[in-house]
Amino acid sequence: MSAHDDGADGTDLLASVDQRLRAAGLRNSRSRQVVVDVLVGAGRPLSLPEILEADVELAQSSAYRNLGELVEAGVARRVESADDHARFELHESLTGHHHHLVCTTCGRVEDFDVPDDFEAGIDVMVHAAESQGFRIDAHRFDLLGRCARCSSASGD
Amino acid sequence: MSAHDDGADGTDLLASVDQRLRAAGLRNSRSRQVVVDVLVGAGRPLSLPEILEADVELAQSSAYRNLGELVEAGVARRVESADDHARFELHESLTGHHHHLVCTTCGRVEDFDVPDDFEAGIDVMVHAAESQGFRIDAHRFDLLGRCARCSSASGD
DNA sequence: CTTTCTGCAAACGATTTGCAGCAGC
DNA sequence: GCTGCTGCAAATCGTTTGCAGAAAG
Repeated sequence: MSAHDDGADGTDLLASVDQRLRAAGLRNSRSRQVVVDVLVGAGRPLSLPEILEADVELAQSSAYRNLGELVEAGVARRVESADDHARFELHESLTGHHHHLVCTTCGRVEDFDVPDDFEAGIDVMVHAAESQGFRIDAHRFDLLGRCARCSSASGD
Repeated sequence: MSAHDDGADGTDLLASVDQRLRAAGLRNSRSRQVVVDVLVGAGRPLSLPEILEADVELAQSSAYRNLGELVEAGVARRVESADDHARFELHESLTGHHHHLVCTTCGRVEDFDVPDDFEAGIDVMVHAAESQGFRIDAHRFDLLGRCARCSSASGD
């Protein structure tokens, strides 16, 4: 049931990441390290531009390429926001299952935890869904609105 | 509670659509009519290619342009799927609040209803979210998996 | 008639990819 | 030294937009 059975301080998290990269046959290159570090330190899904800001040396194509490989290796996950930029975060198996708050104005995404009984309710619905012919293996639940900055910026 | 207080046979639905188009200052052009008709008859969110299939006369740019206007006029809504094609469906105020089953293989999206108490649970979480600085005004909940066709096509 | 639409083709912008040289191990 | 990785620039591809003529009211 636990999402990550290592310690919770991040040290083991990095070890897990390293292990998965190794398992996927990926080297410890500088670019890859930067991308991973940024994702680990972010605490929320980041867009490509945000990731690039973290390191001037990082080329856009390398960032995209690395993100693809990280997703492939089960280290990262792509998150849909509300603007035309995808966001990326560490895989749930590393950070724990959670959901997102999505700003429909600027696209910012923040993590959000929901009560266990809510998750339980989802499990129940999966059965109903499968009677519709779908084979369900994941879900996404997002609350959409205005983030703090965007709420104060314009009206209201 | 009710999503549409007209009859449920679709006649009033079309009337509502017409009214909103009128209110938005949009004319009854052939292209627009086609797009609306297709969405009404679909019963699930459609991609641009799917909409185009419905009428050979319909130009891609006109379809996109009309969809944008329909969304603007509160007649349609854009739905995020799992592939790189956006989907479009009638606005919830016309069809009723619902959620989606999303095929991660082909991108197909189908409507899915959830129990009222599940929706109630969502309302509760909105408060928690607002304490995180977000001002919430909508949510999206999707079950992700393989649609009937894609499940049978490849393994299991 | 006047204003909104339409189709076409060009423009956009996020993401992907080919390639030649550099860097892990 | 291999092999994978990087930056660059060109290519993709869904979606948007400019424009001149056609259609709605």
